[in-house]
Amino acid sequence: MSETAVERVAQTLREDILTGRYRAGDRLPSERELAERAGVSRSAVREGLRTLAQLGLVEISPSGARVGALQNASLDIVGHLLDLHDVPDATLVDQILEVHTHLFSSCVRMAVIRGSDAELHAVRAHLHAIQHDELESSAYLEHLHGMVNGLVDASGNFVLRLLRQALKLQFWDRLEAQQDISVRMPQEVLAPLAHRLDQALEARDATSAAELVFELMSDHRERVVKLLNAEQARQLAGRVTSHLQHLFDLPAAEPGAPS
Amino acid sequence: MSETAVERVAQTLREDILTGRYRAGDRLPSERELAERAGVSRSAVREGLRTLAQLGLVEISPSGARVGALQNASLDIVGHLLDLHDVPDATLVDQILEVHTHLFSSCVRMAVIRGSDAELHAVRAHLHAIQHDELESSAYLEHLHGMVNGLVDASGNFVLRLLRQALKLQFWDRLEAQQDISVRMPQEVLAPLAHRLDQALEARDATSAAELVFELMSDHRERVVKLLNAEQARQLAGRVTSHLQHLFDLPAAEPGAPS
DNA sequence: GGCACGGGGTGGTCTGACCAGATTGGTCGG
DNA sequence: CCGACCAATCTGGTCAGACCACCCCGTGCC
Repeated sequence: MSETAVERVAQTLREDILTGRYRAGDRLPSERELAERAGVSRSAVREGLRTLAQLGLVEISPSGARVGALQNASLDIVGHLLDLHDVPDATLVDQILEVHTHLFSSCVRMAVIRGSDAELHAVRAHLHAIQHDELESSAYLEHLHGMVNGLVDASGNFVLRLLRQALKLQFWDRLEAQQDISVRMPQEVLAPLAHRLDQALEARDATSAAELVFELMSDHRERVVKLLNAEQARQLAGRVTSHLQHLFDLPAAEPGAPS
Repeated sequence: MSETAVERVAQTLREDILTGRYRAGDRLPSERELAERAGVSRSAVREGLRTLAQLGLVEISPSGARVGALQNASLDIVGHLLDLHDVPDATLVDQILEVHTHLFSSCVRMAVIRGSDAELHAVRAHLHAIQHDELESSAYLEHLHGMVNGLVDASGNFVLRLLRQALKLQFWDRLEAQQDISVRMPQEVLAPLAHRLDQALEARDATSAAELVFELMSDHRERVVKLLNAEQARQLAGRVTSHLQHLFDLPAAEPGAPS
């Protein structure tokens, strides 16, 4: 309603593709037909299709638009996948967090090895702040994200920064918007790890720091996934299968050019 | 020339933004003015802007389009950054490969821990094939990519697959199109590492496998960057500064809302 | 049966128009 | 002199309708 017409078109098609209603390789209806169906002009449809094409969800060719394989789409579809259902798909979240864990464990390694003293000091300041239990949730998150941003800064890797930002925008901000999913770790778990991490940062012990972050994020991941699974099970009355099953079992058969 | 009008518009604006001609926060000219300048219709400009907005390069608001911060853009801009100059920016390539190295080292760990015997066997088959020196370059690359794809399959992580695909499409395919950049490792370096990796995969020794892949990819990374630096230095008559310097030294100062 | 030829359908582009909301600049009242 | 208000103007959002080049497919001719 409130959205713009092209957003409506894009969202409808996007959901149809992401949920598997259109399957990879299918030919989309023509722009004229889509326009008529949605009750909008062809320009609106075209702009919507453009965004989907940029996401890698459709491929527009002079003979018509075809649905692309989800596995070849942009990383940016992750956010839209999470939006498909009221409660984010637990399996997908688990996989996001897994990548996140490994990636930022490596990030810490780079930061410790290459970061300047000032950068590491800024990270440690955020780390100290996090351990204050009285913090409001918003301040807690602010310091948490500040610390990660600081680590990415210290790593000096622009690609890593893009990845961090993509994951933050698509994942964290979405998850934090749902208050029923508490992502805050209990202090008795956080404190000892944080303390050791602080020491590792001070001593510039890259391996220890990376392992500690890995541990920390793995624990966090377990908590989030457990909570999501419970939530999902409640909503679906026990059905725990992933909504997005079609993503995970892929034939992956993709020969080169047909003879 | 041969391109479509909206692609021309998008490319022009994209390059202007990526090279820093437009800086973050700047307001773009109005659609009507852009259309007049480029000699195309407003519809073409609008579609071009849509793609840039989807890339996170511009933010379109009812009052006008503003340039976004590059660090908040989609990961998909990496490919366009590489396209900016004849020879890809060595610093950027180095950072891409660094992320790549860490990511797929972790990927191997997941694959070894969770992959099925069949999946690991497929990976090893590609690994064996790579070691045949007589292979043509295309077959070599096919097996190399087949192996990585197999690892991603074995890891069972969809997000990882998206990342792999994004990096492959944006980075590898581009680099391999430039024959002057030999990305093939000498057999005397590859063979011993590959042999040990094969053993680690067979024994399902995750840590060893991850370390070996890390080593392998680090070596590869060094070679590529060294080659690119040389190439860049030749073309620029000794000037080795990165074209994309504006990406790497960021103030990163981004407070919340202005008072 | 094979091949050339249309015709209908597709995306790509343009024109010109209207709307609602934001911006802006000037005017008027304090 | 300053602030509030208001109207002209500009912006993006949308639409209808038209034309083009191209591709695909079916028909009919050879």
